[in-house]
Amino acid sequence: MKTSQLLIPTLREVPGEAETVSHKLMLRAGMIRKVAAGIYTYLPLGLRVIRKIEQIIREEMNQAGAQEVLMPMASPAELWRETGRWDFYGKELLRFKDRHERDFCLGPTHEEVITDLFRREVKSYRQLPMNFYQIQTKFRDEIRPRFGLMRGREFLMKDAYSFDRDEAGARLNYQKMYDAYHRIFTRCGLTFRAVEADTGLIGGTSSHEFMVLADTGEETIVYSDQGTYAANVERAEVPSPSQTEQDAPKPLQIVSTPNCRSIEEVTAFLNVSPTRLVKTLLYTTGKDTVAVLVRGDHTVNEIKLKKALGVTEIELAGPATVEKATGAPVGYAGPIGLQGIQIFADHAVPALRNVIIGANRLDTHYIDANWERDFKADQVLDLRNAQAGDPSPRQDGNLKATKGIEVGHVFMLGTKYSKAMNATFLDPQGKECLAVMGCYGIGVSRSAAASIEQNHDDRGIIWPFPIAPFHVHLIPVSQSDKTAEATAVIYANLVAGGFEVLWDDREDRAGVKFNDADLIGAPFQVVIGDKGLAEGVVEVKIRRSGIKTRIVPAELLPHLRAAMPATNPQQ
RNA sequence: CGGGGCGUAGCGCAGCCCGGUAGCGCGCCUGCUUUGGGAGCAGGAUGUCGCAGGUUCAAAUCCUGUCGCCCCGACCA
Repeated sequence: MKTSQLLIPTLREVPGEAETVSHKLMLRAGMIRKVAAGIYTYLPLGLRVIRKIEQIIREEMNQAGAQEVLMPMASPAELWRETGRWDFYGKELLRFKDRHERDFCLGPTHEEVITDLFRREVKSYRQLPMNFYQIQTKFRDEIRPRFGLMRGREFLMKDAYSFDRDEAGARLNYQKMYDAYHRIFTRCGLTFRAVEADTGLIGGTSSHEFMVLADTGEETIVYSDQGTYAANVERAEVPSPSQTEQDAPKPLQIVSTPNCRSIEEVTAFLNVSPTRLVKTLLYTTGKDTVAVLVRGDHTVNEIKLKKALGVTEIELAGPATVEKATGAPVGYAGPIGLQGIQIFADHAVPALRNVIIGANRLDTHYIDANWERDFKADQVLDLRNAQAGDPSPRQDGNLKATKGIEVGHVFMLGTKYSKAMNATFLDPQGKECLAVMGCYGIGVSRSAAASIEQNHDDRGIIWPFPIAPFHVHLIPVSQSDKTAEATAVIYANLVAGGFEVLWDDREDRAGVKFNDADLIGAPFQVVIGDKGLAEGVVEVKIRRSGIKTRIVPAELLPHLRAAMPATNPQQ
C-alpha cells in the first residue's frame, strides 16, 4: 500500500498529553488520535496492528474449541439486577435511559448477557461443554483513564465464557484457555508471565493474570527466585513468620518524638531501622473505623483487609476521624489504650519484640512495647503486601518483585452467575444442574500498547513481525524514473511473495522518510535509490538490530524470509 | 472523589505577574533552488486567546462561574 493512500499523520514533536512511551509513540506514529478522555480513534496503522492481534486471538481461540459470537454493546438493566451488579459495579458502569425511560448500560463485561443466552438456548448436558468468545468494544467509565490505550474507557477486549457440566470440566476449559493465552502472547512477541491474581469485580474462585513485563506497568508482581510461584502483590500470600524474635522483653518506656509523624521521621530521630516499628493505620469502612497494625517497613494490602472485614469499600481515615479515635493528630496512633475500635494485626507483628509504636499523644511514642504484655489485637491475619526478599509462600526460595501490564485474565467463576441467573441444564438423570462457568479476557488494544512498551528505542517503535502493521517499509530515496521503476517492481515482487508492504511514495527527502520509517517501526526497511541501483543493489535494514545489508533485488525475497527471526525479540 | 497543574494557529510553546487589541518554532500553501538521515531562499494562509458572565474607556491578561484536559492516589482487560 502506498503512503499516499493512507492517513499516517506522524508527529515530529511529542504531544503534551502523552506520558508513557507507548502513548507518545502511538500518537507520533499516527496510529491513534484522542476523541475524549480515554476514548480514541484507531487510524489505519493502529487498526492494522489491532487486527493482527485479533487474528492471532481468533486462531488460537478457535483452535482451543471456542466459538465466536458478538454480543451487543448496550444491555438492559434487568440482566444486571439479576446478579446484583447493577448496584455492585458502581460508577464504572456507564448507565443511560432509552426513550422509554428504561435503564441500560454500556457493557463493561458480558457475563450477564452470555449467561442469559445460555439459559435460553442450552438445555442438555449433551450440548456441554461450550465456550463462547467475542472481540468487542467494552466501556468502563474509569475513574482516571490514562496512558493512551493502556487504560482507556473504551477499549477492545476479547472475552470468552465457558459453560461446563461440572468443576472438573470447568478446570479443563480453564486450562485450555490458560494454554491458549500462552500461545497468543508468545505469538504476539510479548515477554510475559502468568501470575496468581485477585478476582476483583468479576468474582469467582481463582484466577491468573497474564502480565507483560515492563517497568511502566501499573501492577506489581512477585515471583520466587528458585521456583515457579508468581502472583500479583494484590493476591500474594505472605507466610506467617516461622519464628518469634528471642530478645528478652525490656520495660515499656514513653519517649518524646517531636514532629515525628512518618516512619522516616521516627526512624531518623530514634536512629533505628523501620523493622523496629509497628505502624497503626486507621481505616473507615463507611460506618466503622478499624485499626491495622503492620511492621514499619511493610504496607497494608487493602484487598486482604477488605476480605478480612467482609466489606467492599475501605478508605484510610481522614485527620478528623484519626483525632476522634486516638485523641492525637495523624502520626501518633498506636494500639495501647485505643478504645472502642477493632484492632487487626498483620501476623508479622506478634513475632516482634521491643517495638516502637505511637502513643496516641502528640509528639510521643512508646519504645520497647511488647505483644500481649502491652498491646494485642482482636484478629491476627495476613494483611500486608508481599515484598522483595520475603520467603515464597511455596517454600521455593525468596520473592523478587517486578512491574507488569495486565493483558489477560482467566477466571474460574464456578456457579456465581449461573446460580444468580438460574442457568441450568438437565443431566443424564433428568436433574437440573447449574452450569459451571469460567471467563477469560484479553485486552486487545492494551496488548498493542504493551508491545510498544517492550519493543521500542529512542527512534520509535520496533514491531515484532506477527503484529507489525506492515512487514516491509519501502523507501525510494531518489526522485528518478529509474528508482521509481525499480521500486514498483520490488513492491510487486514482495507483495506477490506474501509480504505486507508500505510504499513511501511521498516526494519528501530521504531523511524524512528514514525518520518516519524508524518511528512507524516496520520490521524491515528496503531503501531504493539511484546510487545503489547503479551498482545493482538495494539496501535492507532490520529495524530491530539496525543492521543494513546491500543486496541484489532478485535476492530480496529469500533474504527477507531468512531474516524474519531477527526481527522478533529474543525471549 | 481528594490533591496538583494546564486550556493562546494543526502540533509544541511564549505573552498573563504589571490590561492598550497576539507572537515564536515546527507543520501547511506558492515559486525557485536542493535531493541517501527531519533542506535553503522568497512570498503566503491560519486564532471567536476553552466557554459564560463581570470589572474597565479598553481584557489573552484582573474577578466569578463553568466545561475540558493532564499529572499523583482508590478501579481494571
